Amino acid sequence: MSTAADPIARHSLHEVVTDRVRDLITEGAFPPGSRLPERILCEQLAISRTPLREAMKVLATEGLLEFAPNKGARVVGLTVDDVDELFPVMGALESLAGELAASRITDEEIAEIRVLHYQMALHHTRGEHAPYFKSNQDIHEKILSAARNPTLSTAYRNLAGRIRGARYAANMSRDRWVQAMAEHEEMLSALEDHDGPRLAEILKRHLHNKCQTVKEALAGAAP
Amino acid sequence: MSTAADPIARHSLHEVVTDRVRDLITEGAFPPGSRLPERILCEQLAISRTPLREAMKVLATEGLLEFAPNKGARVVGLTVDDVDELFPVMGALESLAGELAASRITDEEIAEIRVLHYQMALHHTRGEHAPYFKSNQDIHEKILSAARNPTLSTAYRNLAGRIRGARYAANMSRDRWVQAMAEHEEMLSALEDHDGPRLAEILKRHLHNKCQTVKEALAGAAP
DNA sequence: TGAAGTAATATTGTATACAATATACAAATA
DNA sequence: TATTTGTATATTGTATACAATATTACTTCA
Repeated sequence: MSTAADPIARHSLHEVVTDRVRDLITEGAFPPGSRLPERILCEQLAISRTPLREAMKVLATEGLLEFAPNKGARVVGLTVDDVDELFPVMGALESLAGELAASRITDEEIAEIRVLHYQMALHHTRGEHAPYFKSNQDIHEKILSAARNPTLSTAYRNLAGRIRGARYAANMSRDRWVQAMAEHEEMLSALEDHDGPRLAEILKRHLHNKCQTVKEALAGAAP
Repeated sequence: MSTAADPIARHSLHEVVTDRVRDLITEGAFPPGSRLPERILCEQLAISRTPLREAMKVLATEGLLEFAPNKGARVVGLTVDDVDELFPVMGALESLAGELAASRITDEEIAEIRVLHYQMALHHTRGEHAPYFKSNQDIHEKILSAARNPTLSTAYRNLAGRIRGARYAANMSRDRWVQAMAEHEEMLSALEDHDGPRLAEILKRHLHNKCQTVKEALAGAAP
């Protein structure tokens, strides 16, 4: 069988395919609105249609694809309305994550976040967008995992996945960027104080502001 | 093909199958921990394995099933820990729903909820469990739809689906039932006042209490 | 030239077929 | 009798085949 080809090997082919196709979409290989021809993907991934279709159904459930009867799957595009729907929900979830994380996080985890925070601050001062967003994402992931609630993590990631590139491609204004950094300073402080309610409030505000940024980016990109 | 057999006909066979299998599980035809043999289901639903498997993958994504390599799907059972994970997330979502609904709900919708509320109160005084839970569920659904956020609704329903029977099979204590009714009185009042924060707070509290009930029921059922 | 209709092709949705793994049963041994 | 091991059956995971719908290209006619 899968003779320890990969160390964990808990993934069936279908799951690998799901992740692979998801990546193709998030990386922009298939832009919003475009069709996903099964033949092409089968050849590209060197698999048959059956596991590919199972993967696509899963991605449709996650909201990344949409099936039209007899017309196959299309990548769903984000509208401003979609963003207005998504962010409040993400805000509620990340806010809960913050509340839980504040009481459950270890000193070690706080230290890790502190490292990421200073990395991010450095990228900020240097104006390096991509690395900044990477550190940013890592911090949010760490908070999520410190909440010790996999259900919450899954629900959040599903929604965050729909934002895709938009969230990070968004070219923040200088002011917005400074503001975001200030919010992150507050986060770190609230975490160090294990102040759940305060962290929850900050995160909700943080996401609300990020929502504005993404919407502006969307409006600018496709007016 | 589907020549207007059903008036809307927006569902592909696969989606119908998904709903059908989901119902089978929630109705208890396949209890938690039991396997879902493809042959049986194929015969029962009179379809081939391909659409069935697509449906099962979707249900696995929703968290109702779990696939083991080469061993097929099993219905996942709820543990007390799962409930402790699920309810805070549902609380955050329903609380957000309440906040949004309070500001967006129409007088007509409030009137509908009021009708359901009095129906529910009647069932309560008569001690009719099943109809009570039905009215209860309808009220929560109406609040959710008044929030005008399909993303939120979907996310919530996914989680609520995992609670399944447990939530309604739970035999509340007399005291708890009285308390739940009181909470619903508060909800209606907050809705009529369009008081979002208050409704949000009530719903969070309501779900927190319901969590306790479900956990006690789970502990009692399988100790 | 352009529009409309029709045939050819391609793509999708479902069913079946095949290979690999797991389960069940029976026989053999201690 | 209990345990183990070999084989037969059943079930799963993937690939292919077939039928139905959509898309494209071409022909025909105004």
